Amino acid sequence: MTIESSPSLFDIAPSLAMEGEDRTPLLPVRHPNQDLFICDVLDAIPKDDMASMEHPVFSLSTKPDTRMRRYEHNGNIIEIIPSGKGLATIHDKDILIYCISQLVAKMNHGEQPGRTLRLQAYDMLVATNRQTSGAGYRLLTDALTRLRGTTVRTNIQTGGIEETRIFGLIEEARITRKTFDGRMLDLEITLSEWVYRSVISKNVLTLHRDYFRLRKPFERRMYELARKHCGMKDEWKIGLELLQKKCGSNSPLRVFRSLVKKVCAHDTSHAHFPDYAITMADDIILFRNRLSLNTKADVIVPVRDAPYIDPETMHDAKTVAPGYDIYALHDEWVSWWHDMGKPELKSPAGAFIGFCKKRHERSPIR
DNA sequence: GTATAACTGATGCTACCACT
DNA sequence: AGTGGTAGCATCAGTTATAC
Repeated sequence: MTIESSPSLFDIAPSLAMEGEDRTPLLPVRHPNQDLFICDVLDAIPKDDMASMEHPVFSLSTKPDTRMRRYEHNGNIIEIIPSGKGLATIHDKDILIYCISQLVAKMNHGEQPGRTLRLQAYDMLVATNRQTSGAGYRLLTDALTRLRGTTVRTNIQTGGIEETRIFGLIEEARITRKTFDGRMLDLEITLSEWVYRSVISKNVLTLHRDYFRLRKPFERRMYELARKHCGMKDEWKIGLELLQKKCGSNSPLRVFRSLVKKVCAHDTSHAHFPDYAITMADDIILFRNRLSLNTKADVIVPVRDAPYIDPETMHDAKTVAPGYDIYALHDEWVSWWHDMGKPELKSPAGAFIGFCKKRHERSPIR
C-alpha cells in the first residue's frame, strides 16, 4: 500500500454545530491544520497475505474488554491478548496515530527518526481533540497502560519454518511530571518495532481532519475501513456481517445493524461522515466518495480529474504558505487548472508548490 | 495557557422485554 | 423459537466554574 493524498471536504461536510434533537454531533475542532496519518499496524507483518486482511486490534467498547481475539488464515494465526486493564480502545489509538504522524512529519523533513518520541502531553491532547483537564491526563496514562499491555502474537510460516512473534503496541512510555506547580507533562513513548517499521516503510494513510471529531468508536473504524478500501475510488460496498467482523464489534448483528442504520440516517441528513457518504440497503453498506458525488458540481472537482499531489508535497505546501489551509489552496489550484483547460503538467507537485508560494508572497497570513 | 473538580450527557454492549 | 427493541451498566467525553 502506498500513501494517498487526502482531499479536503470541508465544503461538503461542514462542521456541524449543536442542533436540534437528532444528532450525533461532531466534536468541536480544537486544533486545526494538523496532518494526521494512520498505519494499519497489521500491515507491517512481513511475508504473508494476512497483512492485506484487516483484523480489529482495538476495542470499540467503553468497558474494559478482556477477551482474547484469535484470527486464523491459511495456517497463520494472529492473537490479540489484552492485559488486565483491557484491550486498547480505538481512543487509545489516537495516541498511536499522533506518534505516527510525528514520525511521518520528521521523515518528510528528511530526517531518519528513531523509535522513541519525546512529546508534550498537552500538544498530544490538543492534537487528538481531547480535553486538557486532569481527567484528560489520567485517561492518557490509562490509555498508555492499555497500549503497553495489549499483546499481539503471530506465527508466520514461510518455507517450512515457523516464526512466532510476541509484542505490544508500544514498547515503553515514560511520563515526567513537574509536581511543584502541577504543570507541564513530558511524555516519552517508544513505539514497538512493528509499528515503527510500518511507518518507516510508509504503510500509512492520511486521515481526514474530522476523524478525531467522530465520536462513535465504530464510526471511526468504519472510516478507517472506507479510507483503506474505498480510497480514491468512487464507491465501495460491504456486507453488514463482514463489516461487523472488520469493525470488531461484539454486539449481536441486529444491534449492530441498528447502530449502522443510525449512522447512515444521520449521514444522509447531515453529511457528517468525512470523505464518504454512507447508505445501507438490504444489509449492504455502500460508501460513496463525496468527491465523485458531484453534489456541488460547480464547486467540487472530481478528484480523478486532478493532477496527483502526494502527501509530502501537501506538507511542503504548508511550509511555503504558512497559515493557509492547504486543502483549500489545493481545491483552488485544481479549479484554476481546470480553468486553464487542464494543461499537461511536467511536475504537478512543483506547479502546486509554486502556486502556494505565489499566494503566500502576495498575501501572507500573519 | 495550563490544570482541577463537579457535573451532564453519550457510548457499546448486555440482559431483558414484548411481539410474532 | 425466533426477532427486534431498549433500559441499564460501566465508562468515557464535554461543559462550566475556578485558580494561578
